Amino acid sequence: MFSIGDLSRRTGVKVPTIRYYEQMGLVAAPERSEGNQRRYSRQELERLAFIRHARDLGFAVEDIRALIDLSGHPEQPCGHADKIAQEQLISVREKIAQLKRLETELERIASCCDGKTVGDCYVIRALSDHALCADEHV
Amino acid sequence: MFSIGDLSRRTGVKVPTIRYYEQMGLVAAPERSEGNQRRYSRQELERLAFIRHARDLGFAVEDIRALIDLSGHPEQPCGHADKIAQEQLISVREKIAQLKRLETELERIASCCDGKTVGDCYVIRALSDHALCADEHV
DNA sequence: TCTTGAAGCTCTAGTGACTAGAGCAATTAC
DNA sequence: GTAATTGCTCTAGTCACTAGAGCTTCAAGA
Repeated sequence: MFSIGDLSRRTGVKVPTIRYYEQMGLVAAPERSEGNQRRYSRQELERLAFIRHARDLGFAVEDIRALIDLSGHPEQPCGHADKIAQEQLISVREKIAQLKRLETELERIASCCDGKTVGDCYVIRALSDHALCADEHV
Repeated sequence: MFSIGDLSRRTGVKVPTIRYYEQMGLVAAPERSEGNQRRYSRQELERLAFIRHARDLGFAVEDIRALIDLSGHPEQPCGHADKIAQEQLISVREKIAQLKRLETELERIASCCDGKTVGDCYVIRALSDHALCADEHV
């Protein structure tokens, strides 16, 4: 049996976050010691590692909940799990595209500034005047 | 003079968000009509456009507050504004790098799945077993 | 001038995914 | 046995908004 601190060290999930996941119903409430402390089995360790892994990949807690439900029904078709992963991939790609546009704009803003004072600082002027932008970035 | 709705249409900032910015002190409390409705000047329109622009570029509200303070002191050296923009650029680049790692991992996970049921779904297995990952992605 | 419907007002509470802190109790290592 | 560490619950805070209730004001047409 693992204490909550053991679990935290083994999965990299912080102790308060584990308790938070329990509150949210992502992990089940575990057994307790005589002194009311949480005691986890290996199975619970594995589930938390699963959650950690999915969070690292940017899945929302609701997606993870769905994936956990699915993994509890191994006989079902896996189209749903596939769909969740595909959607996550699309959303990650969209975020990358958006951030790249910002990167371009920021490079232009931050590198052109050769003003000595705020009065002729390109950063401030670029933010004040959208017309200075090379293209739309919304 | 502009009503809050006019301001919203012209800047693309939603009405409740404008009121929120006022509460946060990002924009000053404007004049009021006899019936207690907000009435904005062109200057206030421009400040809100500045804020919108900076938010679009991913600047945090605290950064924007600093940039606004700076733009009110045009005689000061602009190193600080430059620094804020540079840091924002670095942070955007870090986010892009992280998301690209996730993209690679998700591509692998979501494309390899040829299982018919959850029991042999690669998505679920990949999330359950970190050892299936090509490399670390934390 | 009256009416109606859109737009405005304040206030509270909710979102997601945690994080921080207070004030205790239990466990563990020496 | 005792001291340090770890654990417990509970409340409240983070960021940047967003939603809703219940009310008032404004602008345009009849």
